[in-house]
Amino acid sequence: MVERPQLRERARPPTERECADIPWLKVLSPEDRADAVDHLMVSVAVPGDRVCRIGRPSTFWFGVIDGLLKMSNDTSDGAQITYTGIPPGAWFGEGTLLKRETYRYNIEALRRSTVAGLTSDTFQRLLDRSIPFNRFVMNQLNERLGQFIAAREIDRHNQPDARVARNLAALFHPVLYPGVGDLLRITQQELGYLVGLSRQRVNQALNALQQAKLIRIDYGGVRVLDLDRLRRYTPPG
DNA sequence: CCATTAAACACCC
DNA sequence: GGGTGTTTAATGG
Repeated sequence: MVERPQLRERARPPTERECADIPWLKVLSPEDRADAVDHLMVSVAVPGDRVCRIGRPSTFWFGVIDGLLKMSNDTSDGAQITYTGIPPGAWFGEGTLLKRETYRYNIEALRRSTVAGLTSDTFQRLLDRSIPFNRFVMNQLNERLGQFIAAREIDRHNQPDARVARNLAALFHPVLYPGVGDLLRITQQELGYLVGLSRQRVNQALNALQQAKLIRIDYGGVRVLDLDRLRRYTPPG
């Protein structure tokens, strides 16, 4: 799955438990589901590992079983543009697979992560056979479009607290990231990386959001209390 | 000025 | 050991 063999663990079939957390498996017929599981592989990526790289042919549809990835792009001057974090439950890369193109962004592990991959052939086969699968993919694309439109709005307001709030809310998206639930495992360091702020400033923002009773700061993570208001947060004043 | 951040430190899980 | 809270000095709009 991960194209570069820097893995701690070789790719292996998914466990029952892991399959239970893959949302689109539930919509498939028993036959299609069996076919899919047969062509699912799971591996572990350590921090810095690239799950996919720009320019590589698309060979898998990827899903995050556990951990945290980030989607980024390299600019001409060597800097990185981070687009979004990818938390547990996310499935991505379907756009590239649909167009049968090469990947247009890098996906890198921020922490030790368990990543699943469905072979491109099987992905295409499911598209041909299964209407529920098509519906799932279509819904996924639609929800993600909403995410990116929201991301543009985030960049407009450069109020740090609001940016942290909106970015957090995006990561708690229940459809795109069903594995997150109401407790997102993310360090303040990682969040700073994704939002583009320092660790202290993220901590300051989190405390403001906690004071507003929108989240609760947990050790090594954030618990959402009111997702709707978190999404709409504006700083007092 | 004021906000932000890097660096350094002391806790604590 | 790593994540977190905090202080201090440097930086930049």
